[in-house]
Amino acid sequence: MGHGAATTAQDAAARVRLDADNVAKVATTLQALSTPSRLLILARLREGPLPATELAAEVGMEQSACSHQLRLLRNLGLVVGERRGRSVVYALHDDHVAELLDQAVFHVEHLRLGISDAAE
Amino acid sequence: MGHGAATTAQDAAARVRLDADNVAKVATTLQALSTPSRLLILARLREGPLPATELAAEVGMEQSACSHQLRLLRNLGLVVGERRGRSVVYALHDDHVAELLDQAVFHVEHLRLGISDAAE
DNA sequence: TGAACACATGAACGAGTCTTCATTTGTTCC
DNA sequence: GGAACAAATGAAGACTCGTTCATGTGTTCA
Repeated sequence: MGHGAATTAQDAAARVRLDADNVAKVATTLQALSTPSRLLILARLREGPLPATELAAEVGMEQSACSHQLRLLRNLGLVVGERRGRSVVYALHDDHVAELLDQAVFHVEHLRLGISDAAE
Repeated sequence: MGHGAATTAQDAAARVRLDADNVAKVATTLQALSTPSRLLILARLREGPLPATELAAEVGMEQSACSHQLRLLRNLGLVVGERRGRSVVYALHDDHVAELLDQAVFHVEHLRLGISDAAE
């Protein structure tokens, strides 16, 4: 909190522009937030940077599985990893990532959600 | 635009709460936004209600495929469908859906995205 | 009732996803 | 150099997902 970008975001976000170009990028990025494992990883990183092993332990994942997801998030530019000794400390790349997370969680929590999601 | 809920959202969203209960719900809902087809559907509905057939035509989908996705979105409580004569008019369920869409598109657009998403 | 339109549904196929197991690369310290 | 720790990687398997094709349900109008 405490940065003027939020107000700008509110205004600009009022106009949804989904060209054929954007839609793929938006979909791909949102897919990174559509898994419990990655969601937990990002939520944990939102509270501060963390070495990969600690991160995996805190979200209850195996080291390998966590590393695979971290690579995906890294390739999408959502997180960054920096070597510190023999550890690699991961962190959210942007403030946009943090805000995107916040907004997503907030709005989803306040949605009147249908109960059946396995109705396929 | 022009509804006071936005400010409240900004404040509350600052605190990310991802319990084991929430995380599945958030992930499932965000997954509904992680596909070009559904993203186009929702973006179209954001501009106003539309009969299913017109909707399918505007987003360039087959009727069947669109109907399948609409059922998914309906089951998640993101859209609602109301019979009007022989048509079923679809619309976004909530204002939260519209705002979630806006915020997602805005933040993703402003992310410094990595270029490689097929780096697996 | 029957034809035509609007939408929903089921089955099935190809493609993508996430995890696990085993291995490899990189770093520190003796 | 060699042992131990930290992280990345590749392959494989089970699973999920989104589309298409064919058919079924519901509504309007003659």
